Amino acid sequence: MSRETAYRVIKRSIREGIASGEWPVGALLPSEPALSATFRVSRMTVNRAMRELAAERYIRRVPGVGTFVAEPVAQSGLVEIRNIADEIAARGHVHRAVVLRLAEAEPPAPVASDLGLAPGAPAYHSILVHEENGVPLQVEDRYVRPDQAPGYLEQDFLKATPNEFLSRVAPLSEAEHVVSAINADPVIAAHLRIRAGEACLRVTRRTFSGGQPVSVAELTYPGSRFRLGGRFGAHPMERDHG
Amino acid sequence: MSRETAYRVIKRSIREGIASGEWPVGALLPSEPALSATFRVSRMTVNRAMRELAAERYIRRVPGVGTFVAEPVAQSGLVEIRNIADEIAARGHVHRAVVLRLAEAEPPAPVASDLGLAPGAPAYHSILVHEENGVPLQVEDRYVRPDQAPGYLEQDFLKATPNEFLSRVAPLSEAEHVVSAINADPVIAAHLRIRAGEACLRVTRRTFSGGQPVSVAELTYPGSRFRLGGRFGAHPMERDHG
DNA sequence: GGCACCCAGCTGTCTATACAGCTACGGTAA
DNA sequence: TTACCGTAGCTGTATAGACAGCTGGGTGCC
Repeated sequence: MSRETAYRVIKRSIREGIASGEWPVGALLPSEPALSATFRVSRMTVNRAMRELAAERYIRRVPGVGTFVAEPVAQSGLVEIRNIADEIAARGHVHRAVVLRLAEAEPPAPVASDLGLAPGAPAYHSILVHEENGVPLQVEDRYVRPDQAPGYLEQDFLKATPNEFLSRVAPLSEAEHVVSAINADPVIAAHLRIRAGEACLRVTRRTFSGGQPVSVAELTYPGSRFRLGGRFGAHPMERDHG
Repeated sequence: MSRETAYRVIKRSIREGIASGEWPVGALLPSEPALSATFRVSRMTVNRAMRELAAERYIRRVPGVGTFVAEPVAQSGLVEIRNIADEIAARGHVHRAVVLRLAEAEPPAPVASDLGLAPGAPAYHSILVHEENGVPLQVEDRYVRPDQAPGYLEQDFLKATPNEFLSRVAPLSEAEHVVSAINADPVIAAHLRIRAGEACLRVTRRTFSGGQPVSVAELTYPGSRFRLGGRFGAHPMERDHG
């Protein structure tokens, strides 16, 4: 029997008070000194509880003013997208990449726009197929800003994935993802060795380094062999400890 | 000029030590008392820094043993999954739900297992189609633990979505998502008014309240009309305070 | 050698206190 | 009436000290 710790009791109590409607959205919650007296604990303990609730977006704190019930965003959730090599390595399998294309090319207009390039300006273009134990798992179609990653065309992507190279020369500061489902066209189907029309998961990833766009990648996975998973607490500060 | 606070200095220092390779993955970091002496601050201050770094997954802490550099997840990214009503409202469109089924039913074995129910135990089952401006956008097939949401069968889901009801009676503490791509079977196709075989995005969401499973939902979107998007910076724990 | 036990060291939590920066409010002076 | 300013109350941060639970290694006994 592990006794429930004081700061957790306070957190739960506040969450319940919000859920029950005792404190509606926007309501002013009791101050730290007040809660400290109510729960007979030190203010530091109350502070930890409230700080974590704020990080979890249950409440909003304003220095010099007070603590308020936040707009609920509870029902949103997250999915983690890992890079393909890690994904495969995590399963203890062998990763291999086949380079289908590696050249300078003029990106399609929307991609040029996403990269912040003028229409008609050249970019680096690569297409790879990533295999897990010899089975194709991802087609990676990527455009890269030349100024952000000189030497991209000289890389040996059998040794280090484009991801790894890019994260070395232009460390990732931010990433943007769009996930959609598409029916495989004949080309994708051939690369993934599936039937044309089979459902595929497509992740469009745009990465930034220091606020500058670096690359736009279209990652296509066979729906029959791949799923994106993620487990995320609403309580990022409580999720591990073991 | 706001001076940088001590715990932030420690956090940054540890992160830099990891990034520079001074402490490779798996390395044992200095203990709290050691860091406390190094930085000339109290152990509580070190503890806060380390606790937050652990929440941000830079390090892994093992009570009674020590603190270790965690596996890097730098190239991973996140996609946010919002609830359907918010999603549609955010676009300024009209949301409407059609209830296809609402009854007690015995869940399939994997679902029963996910819900922590004994095989053969009954659960509440609902199937809804969510429409955006009259166009079907999501089929929601959900099983709910009866003990966590009494009254589920009496709800009017035209007024409040199952999501909203559940978040009221069993506030969400954690969610687990798996995203995959499937070809629409004839039933799904009919509900979404698309052709059978068309690629669909499927999100399987399991929600928890206070560590207890509450519901398992299978959300199916037409690939041609829906994409999941998200933009996330690298340092989730430092994003608020304002 | 093998086993039980003890202890040093680590993280997790809590306390009582302190000071800084900020905001809102109210009183005072022009 | 208006402009100003002081103050009370709030959050944010930091400290030194304390105790608990846990783990791993070493010691000593059988």
